[in-house]
Amino acid sequence: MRQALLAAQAAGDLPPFELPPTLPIQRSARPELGDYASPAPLQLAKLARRKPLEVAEIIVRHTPHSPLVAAWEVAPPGFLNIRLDETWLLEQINTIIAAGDDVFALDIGRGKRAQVECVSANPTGPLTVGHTRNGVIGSTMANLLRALGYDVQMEYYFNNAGRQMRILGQSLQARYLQTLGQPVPLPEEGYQGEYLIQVARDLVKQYGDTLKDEGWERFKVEAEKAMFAWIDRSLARINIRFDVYFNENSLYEDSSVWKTLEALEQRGYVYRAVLREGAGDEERAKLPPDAKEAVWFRSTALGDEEDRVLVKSSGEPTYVLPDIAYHVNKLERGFDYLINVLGADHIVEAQTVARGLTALGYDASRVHVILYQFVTLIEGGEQRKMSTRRGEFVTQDELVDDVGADVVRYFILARSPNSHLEFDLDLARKQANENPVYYIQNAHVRCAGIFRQAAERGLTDDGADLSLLGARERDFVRKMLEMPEVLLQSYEELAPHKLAFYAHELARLFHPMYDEVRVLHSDVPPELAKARLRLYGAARVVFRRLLTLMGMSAPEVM
RNA sequence: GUGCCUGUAGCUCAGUGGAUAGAGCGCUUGCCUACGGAGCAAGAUGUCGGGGGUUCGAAUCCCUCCAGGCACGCCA
Repeated sequence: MRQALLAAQAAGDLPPFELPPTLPIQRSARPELGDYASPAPLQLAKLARRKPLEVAEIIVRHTPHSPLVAAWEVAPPGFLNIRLDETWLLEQINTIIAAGDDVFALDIGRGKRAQVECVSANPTGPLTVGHTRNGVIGSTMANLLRALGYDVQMEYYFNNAGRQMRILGQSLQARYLQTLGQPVPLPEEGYQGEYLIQVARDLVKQYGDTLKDEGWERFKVEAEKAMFAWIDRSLARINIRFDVYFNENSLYEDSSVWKTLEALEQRGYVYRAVLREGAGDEERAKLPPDAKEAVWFRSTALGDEEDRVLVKSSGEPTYVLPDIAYHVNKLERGFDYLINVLGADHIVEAQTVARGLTALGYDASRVHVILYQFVTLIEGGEQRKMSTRRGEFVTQDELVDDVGADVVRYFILARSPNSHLEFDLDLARKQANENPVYYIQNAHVRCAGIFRQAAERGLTDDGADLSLLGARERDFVRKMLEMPEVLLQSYEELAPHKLAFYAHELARLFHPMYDEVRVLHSDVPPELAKARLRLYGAARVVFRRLLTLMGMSAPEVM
């Protein structure tokens, strides 16, 4: 279209004017008018000082011929409608089947290295539904990046050095002694969940009472081991696997935390003060008289509202400093494209890290943050607030036990990360049999069923004449061909939910077709059956690809 | 108070500058000689939170107000 406009200007049919950087073209909202549509003439009318319809006609006149396009048509008030060439369209069925499991792979990444960091829950307990949302979003993006030609690594970042881990160790110690019959109370703010009792019992089984004089540190190690084993198993159940577990502590061991601080200081982003620069009287008044100096990050120089503390007056770093050091580490490892999946409450953290990277001269735009809103659990019509420490939560395992891994993944994926996820447990349990998940998976099952039956009857799609396929089948092919566009959009907008919606839309075209377009029916002539069989072969490939990208199973039978 | 997210059908949510705003669930009415019916066909349901503006064109962009969630620590 750009060529056509330039040609028209060269020929004097349109006055010279600068073309906008992109010309809009999208899937037609009205399929009967064409496959793709562009409102470009409406936009260009003013620049060209011609009526939109005239612009449209001029564009059509100067458009070069393409084998993909059968016709360019002009529609009032100034739309350009584009119709795909039918022969090309039908040929895509063969292209899809030939591509198989790699169908619609694009090489956007060109082998560049990408990393997805997600879940990253500290090993203080079982995963909750909030972590599940994090992991499902992250792992789906990882799958998507692989399909787009990136070399992808999944990373889990954790901290096993903090106060919470100490309390966990002490809690396990108490549970262990309790299991041995000693009336030891849980520490204050200890972890009350049942799961520690089970870990304690396992310890007694393994070690007897030989650990009774050990300190809490020993129990921390045991607790961490047990928690990670649990976390791994839970994640594997919903198709999430990590390549790297990165311990925050290693950033202290190789002193990169302090190197990061030095680098920031060298670049003039650090100062020492009791109070941040620009603090108001209120903050000043709250300050204790014996307050000591802290180390501050001058993030306001990079647009922040206020400076942030890097090192407390106690000499201990805040979470901000190691977090910046961690991201420096990631970038230094040579990743070109990073995704970081975070709950919405971490927004300030994400911004501060980005500013830290900018301050250090790194390209912060390589770090893509997906912030997701909270998961609310509804049970018995009431919200359930979650607290890991009190042991009041619905774990991922409970949820998966209830409704199945595929349902959990789909429920989460079928919502924009920006949207609060209201997970009605009762409904999810009740609806387990009447769920969009099964609707989509059943499309794949039905394809598989046709091929099973065809094999029994000795029917193959050898020599299929695709031109025999009717309008309904062709519409389905058009829909399948939207998939690359969906993949690209999901990637560019960090919007994995688009996959879920597309999968459902495709299934919604599939089932009516399946009902009407039979393969193995007595009044379907053999030639037609072959063509249809091949079409269903392509459908099977596409559904399998979609389900796999979403981390769901593609069953052969229900 | 300030910042971010959200407000679309009875409920849960898509759609973020284009033509007549869409799905699922629920509701109504049909369809079983079934390549696994977890299906198909038909139907009802909307002040796109309110108001103003920009534009040839606004659910979508801007302003403002209202409502809900989250964040505003020398906690992680």
